[in-house]
Amino acid sequence: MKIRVMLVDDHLVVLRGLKFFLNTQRDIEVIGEVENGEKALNAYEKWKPDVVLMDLMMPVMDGVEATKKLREAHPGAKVVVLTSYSDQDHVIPALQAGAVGYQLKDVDPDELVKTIRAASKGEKLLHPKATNLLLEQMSSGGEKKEPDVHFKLTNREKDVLFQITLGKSNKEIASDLYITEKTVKTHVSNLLSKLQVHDRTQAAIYAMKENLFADRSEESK
Amino acid sequence: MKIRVMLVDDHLVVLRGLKFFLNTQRDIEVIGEVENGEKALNAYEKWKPDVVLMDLMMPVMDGVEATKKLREAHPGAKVVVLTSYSDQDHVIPALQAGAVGYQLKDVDPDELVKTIRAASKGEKLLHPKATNLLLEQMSSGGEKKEPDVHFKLTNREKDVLFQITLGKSNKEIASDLYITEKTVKTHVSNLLSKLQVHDRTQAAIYAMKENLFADRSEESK
DNA sequence: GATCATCTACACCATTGGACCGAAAACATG
DNA sequence: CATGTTTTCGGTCCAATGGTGTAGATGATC
Repeated sequence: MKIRVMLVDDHLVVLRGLKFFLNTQRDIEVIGEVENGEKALNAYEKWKPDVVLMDLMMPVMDGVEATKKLREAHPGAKVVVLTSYSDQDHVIPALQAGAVGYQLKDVDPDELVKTIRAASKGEKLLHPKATNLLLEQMSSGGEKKEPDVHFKLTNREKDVLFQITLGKSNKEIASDLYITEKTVKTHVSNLLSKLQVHDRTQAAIYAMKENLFADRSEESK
Repeated sequence: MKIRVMLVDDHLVVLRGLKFFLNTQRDIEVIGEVENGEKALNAYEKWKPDVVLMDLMMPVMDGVEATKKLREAHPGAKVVVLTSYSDQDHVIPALQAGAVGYQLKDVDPDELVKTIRAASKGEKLLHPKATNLLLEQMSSGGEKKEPDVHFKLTNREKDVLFQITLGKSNKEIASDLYITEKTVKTHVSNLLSKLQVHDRTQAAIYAMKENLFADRSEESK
């Protein structure tokens, strides 16, 4: 009985390539491919794969979100994350979301196959870099950098902060978001105190350095 | 006679997958794979492929650099860029470096195959997004972004701008530079009009995006 | 010496930004 | 339904910001 694998990646080229490669393995069978997290949820219902190979950066619904929802609906689902990022902002959330494997795209393909096999048996296999991160996290007592800070921002506050990083004035933001300037000022005041900075310029600098909004950079124009 | 293709990508998984996929095409043959730009140069000498499929983001030597050097040594080399980025900071440099094709990883695999076939005949095929960027570039008169602008800033104005990128207020800047706040305001006014922006936040954003002060970033503390 | 750019400084004034206060409405969650 | 959060809007008050104009001191350049 082969291991039935479902692929989730917005890079169709990668998707196609992975499919051909994995199908050359005698104990693995790719039974489905989708290009974003949202489709993955429905597809899982339909195909009930043994293992889901999931990219992280995707439009519509990213891999962390998809993994979380998938595991909520199907606690037994085995998700292996396959991505290019090995920083703590990706590794930790993914594993907390319930991923049972984490591999980087620059890993030896055979290693990826091993991870899939391990996952199908319920074992966990991580890329060395991911493991390192976990250990660092443990040793530092799990206090992260500055705990969350920006994750405490509400959605609207994030919207406003994003506008600030575009150099907009409160008035412009108000007109862009279809709210009054008063409201914008409220949001600005609140987000400034949450970020612990003193003015919008510092907020913009912070947002850019932490590159929040890496995702929104497209929709800006 | 098959089209002989060489792959350059630091993601071994993608590399392996692409190889299997492309080899299923009856007129394409993958004759070599390397994982960074530097190795690509030597590999090209050895294999003399018809087409090089090149990733952009790689360690050691990135795709733009590799393409440039490859085309210098072998003007007839046909490089197709395959990447995830479609912004002008990647597209333009890659094409200027001499790439004859530009595709995104989320493109339909068949489209990628077409691009390779076109490249082998000396034809150029770009992803729609890349084409759009080119056209925008043309219509804006080809004057690139805004030439220099910031180089017209006096030394003192640069000092002040740098302080702004640190999030300082006029008062703080004044005390740091041992001048009065009035003077700082003068400098700020002048540099804002030279940069053609309306407030200090936009100035800070501009400076960070253009990363002026890459040199000073150390002395900041 | 005359000229020009730069750096410094000030005055006046309108606009913007932000803190602090309250509060209604929508919404999720228990 | 009670509770808490989020989003919205209002007002007051004051500091910060920025435009415009003027002007003295310095130093480089012709």
